[in-house]
Amino acid sequence: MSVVLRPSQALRLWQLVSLAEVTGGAHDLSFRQAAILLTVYLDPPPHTVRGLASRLGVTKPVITRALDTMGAMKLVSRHRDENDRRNVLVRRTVEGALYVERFGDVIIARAAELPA
Amino acid sequence: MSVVLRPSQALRLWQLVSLAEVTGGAHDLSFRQAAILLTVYLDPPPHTVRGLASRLGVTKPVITRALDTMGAMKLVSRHRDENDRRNVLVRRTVEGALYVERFGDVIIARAAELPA
DNA sequence: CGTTTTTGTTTCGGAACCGTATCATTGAAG
DNA sequence: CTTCAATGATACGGTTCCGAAACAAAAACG
Repeated sequence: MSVVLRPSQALRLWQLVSLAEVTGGAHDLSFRQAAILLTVYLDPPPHTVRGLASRLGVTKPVITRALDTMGAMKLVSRHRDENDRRNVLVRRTVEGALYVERFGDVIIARAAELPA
Repeated sequence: MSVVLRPSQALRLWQLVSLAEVTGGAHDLSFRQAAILLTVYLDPPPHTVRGLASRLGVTKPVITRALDTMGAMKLVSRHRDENDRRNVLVRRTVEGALYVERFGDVIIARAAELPA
């Protein structure tokens, strides 16, 4: 039990971070896209389409399309698995790492400003 | 400075909450929609299209469309302002209040589980 | 009155995304 | 070699959303 939040703090934190992302002109990610992006960046590789679909409880086309979009945003990249060429491995990018890092900073900053 | 988070905790929290929303079959809101919804529920009324557009730094049609969608989801409702009939007042709904309350519980639960 | 300003909605072409179903490629099994 | 299974992408019809522009309704102003 390391991080303790009250209801008003939890919701206010989410509001302030969301507002910061919107007004900051960042990518307008959905919950699904955010879940995919952060899973790729926080969980140990390898990440496959099937694995991500299973982790999120959605169908494979959902992942394929999200990777299309976030690939165009340069947030992730796709590569064939040379050991089993049926697999596609989802990997991090420099731009994606910068985006995630900056996003973490936004969360921390807004959390620090929350009223007690 | 009431809530202190380290970078890995901040990002992990966002991942776990996003995953919980996706796997839980909840609405797949975008940052914009979340910012609108939480602003309506956390900031004092009245909320107008113009005010929300200004708060988020987006154009009015963006708000109109988001209200269309979230209205269909029963998360918010629209009413004419009888004092100034040019205004549309965005109000909370029972379903929306339940959704927001449950969402806050998800954040708190995931925050409590974060490794120190 | 008529004109101007304010507010919110609608329209336009184009892009993203949905769920379901199907397809292409690859690997495994007989 | 020939099925069969697994993986990911694609096709389909439909919805949502985009920014920019035009629009309708209501209020304010003269």
